[in-house]
Amino acid sequence: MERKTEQPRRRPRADYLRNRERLLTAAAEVFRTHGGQATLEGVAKAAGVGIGTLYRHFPTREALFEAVYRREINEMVALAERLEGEADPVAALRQWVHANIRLIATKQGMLTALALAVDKSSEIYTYSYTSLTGAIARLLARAKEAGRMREDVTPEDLLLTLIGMCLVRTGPGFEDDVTRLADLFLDGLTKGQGDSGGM
Amino acid sequence: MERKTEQPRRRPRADYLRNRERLLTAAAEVFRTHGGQATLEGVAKAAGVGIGTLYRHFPTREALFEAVYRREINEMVALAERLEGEADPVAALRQWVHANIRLIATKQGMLTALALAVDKSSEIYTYSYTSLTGAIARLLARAKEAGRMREDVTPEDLLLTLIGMCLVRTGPGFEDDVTRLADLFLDGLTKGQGDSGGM
Amino acid sequence: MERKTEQPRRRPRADYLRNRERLLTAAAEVFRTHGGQATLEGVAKAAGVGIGTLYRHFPTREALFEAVYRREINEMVALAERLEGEADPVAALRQWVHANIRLIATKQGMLTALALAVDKSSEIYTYSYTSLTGAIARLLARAKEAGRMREDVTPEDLLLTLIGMCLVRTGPGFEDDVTRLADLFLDGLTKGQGDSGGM
Amino acid sequence: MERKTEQPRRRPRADYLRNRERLLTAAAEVFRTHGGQATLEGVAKAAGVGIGTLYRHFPTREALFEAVYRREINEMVALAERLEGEADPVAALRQWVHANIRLIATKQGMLTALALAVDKSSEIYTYSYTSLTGAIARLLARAKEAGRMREDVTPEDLLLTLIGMCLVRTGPGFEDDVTRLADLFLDGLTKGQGDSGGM
DNA sequence: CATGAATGAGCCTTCATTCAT
DNA sequence: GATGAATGAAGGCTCATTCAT
Repeated sequence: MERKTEQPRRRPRADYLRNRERLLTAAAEVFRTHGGQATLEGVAKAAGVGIGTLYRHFPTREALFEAVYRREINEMVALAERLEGEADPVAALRQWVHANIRLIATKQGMLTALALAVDKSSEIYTYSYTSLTGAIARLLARAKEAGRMREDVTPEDLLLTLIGMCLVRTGPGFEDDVTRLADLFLDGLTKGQGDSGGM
Repeated sequence: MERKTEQPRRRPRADYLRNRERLLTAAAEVFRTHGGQATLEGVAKAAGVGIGTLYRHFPTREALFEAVYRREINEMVALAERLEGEADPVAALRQWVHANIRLIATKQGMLTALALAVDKSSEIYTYSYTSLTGAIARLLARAKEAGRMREDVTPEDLLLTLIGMCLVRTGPGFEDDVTRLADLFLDGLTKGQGDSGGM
Repeated sequence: MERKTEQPRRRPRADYLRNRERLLTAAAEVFRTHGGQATLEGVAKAAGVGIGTLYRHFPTREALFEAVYRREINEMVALAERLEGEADPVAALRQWVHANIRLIATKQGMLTALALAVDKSSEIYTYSYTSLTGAIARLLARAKEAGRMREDVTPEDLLLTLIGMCLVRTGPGFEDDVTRLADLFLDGLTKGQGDSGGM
Repeated sequence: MERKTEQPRRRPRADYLRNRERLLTAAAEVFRTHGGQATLEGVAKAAGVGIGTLYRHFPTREALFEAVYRREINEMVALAERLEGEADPVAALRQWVHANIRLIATKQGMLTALALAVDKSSEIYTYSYTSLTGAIARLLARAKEAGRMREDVTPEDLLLTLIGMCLVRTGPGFEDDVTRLADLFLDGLTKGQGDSGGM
């Protein structure tokens, strides 16, 4: 008498969806301000729902974390994809970095909290790492083909450095500070044309 | 209610000092392995003393944290001072970075835990930031004077990038990974002589 | 606000009845395996209906409990009625005891769970106690009339002893163990003819 | 640096012992009145200590349960041992049964709660079962040797029947009711002399 | 009527901190 | 001064019950 698994299950109730949305938004905000050890009670309250509702949607703290995280990551990946068409490969790379910093800046702290709280061996970590690395890899390959980038730089190098730079910066001025830092780093890796680098 | 006057307070009992020492060592180890949310009971047990004793030495969790942190920072500063005599200023800088990575590697996780747990506006944060920045500033100044370093690089840039790079890396291979990353960064900032950089 | 008059309320929808049936069956099974603290959500799921439906049928946890209990009791009473025609009164008694043990054995745990969960002063307790006592009383009376049974034995004695023996036994071998125990008890109360008793 | 395990550890603090005592007493009382699902919070309050203290003494619900249970069992075993000297073996047996009922009566409900709450496969169950069975076995053996007891009766039969009879009875009149029931049972098993049995 | 999401009271458990020994 | 027991606030989680769809 079980419903066939493949059967497109009835669309979820409107309030279910609305609450899920609220919870994710609230969680992002709360994690951003209180860090990864924020209380779930607090998240529920911020979302304006009961604690039981939170648990129904995300049966473990990890589950909520993961859902929030996944959202953020997807934005960053989408960003990279949008830039693959860019003519100048180095410029594309730099743009992606800048755009990313801007993105991260808008949700100051959120990413930091997540990056630190997430278990390095969890599925979500692997997912995000792979997604982002893949996104950068394509931009990077084009820059190397054009002979404009040190050959020994890997996508991981870029990703980790960028994230690292974001992690140590906080507060107002974040975007400018990190952008300058990142440019400093990129300058050292690239050469030619429109690069802002130089001494 | 002030204690008499300026009278140098009686030298503490030997076991008092020994306990303090044990506590700091144990705390560093426990925080390293269990992260910043390790329990104080656990620290006390690791140190082989009662929880009451821990509290006598460090009346609050924060106080213990700060004491441990301060120790680590001091090591890093001492490292920089030792390198001020080095002939080649760029080499000195690179050496400091390498040595620091090595130092951090030996206490893997410790720094991360601390960086996370410490309140950005706390006294200890200011202290450590100032100490380290000062230490680097002197090394950096010499490199600039020798014309071997981009003029627009600040000590903060160096410090924060280094720390950021350490934060995103964990586990085995830490030291090599971060060293490569840091070298990549330094290459981009410097020019001339013994630099490992190039394309 | 009373519903019209004495008008026989419309016969319930077929699915309503089917759901009620399913719920009772599922509940008996779930209580049997999980004990009296099983969750209602679990019962609903086992019955293949929503929790809301369960509540429509049994507006409180107690109500469900009672309905399940009542069913079990009725089976035991029916058993006794079927044996009233039996020629040998002592044999009839013994048969009822054996049959009861068999019945209880088939739903191992169920009775225990119920016995535990039911409030001794509740209506259902009175009901079941009265029903069963009455059932035994008739069998017992005939045995006494035939001079085959100690005069000072009451129906309650029999009932409670039987239940007690069932409560302390669990797991495989239940039926044989309890049957032997019960026979031991009956032997002591009866005399004459086909009695299995003796020394 | 670990303290040698065999070393007679310093006598526990007075308040530690006092609290442990209070907790056990309170727990027995609370379990008796509220059954095995009573809240630990309630037990702590009844004992007049904080919930944390309860947890320090009994880190799990099971642990508390076990400690309470073990106490009760030990009393029953001690009872049996005291009766081994009795001249008439059947009388000794009957006395033990009576005494036990009296004992159980004084803590009405306690045993029931325990018997039902305890996991049949737990260590404490085995312990109590073995202890009690052993105690009865010795009394029973003497009665059989004297030819005053059915040979096919085991200590388990006696124990389980007794417990079963206690489980189904509650409230005032408990002691008299159960005693009558138990005598009825014993009468059937024994013969000769001072036995109260007969028809 | 059926459904299943929402709610929140209430229990469990941990741990920083205090305090008696 | 050292010790470790006591405390209780606070967060985690479950589940009976209500209510929107």
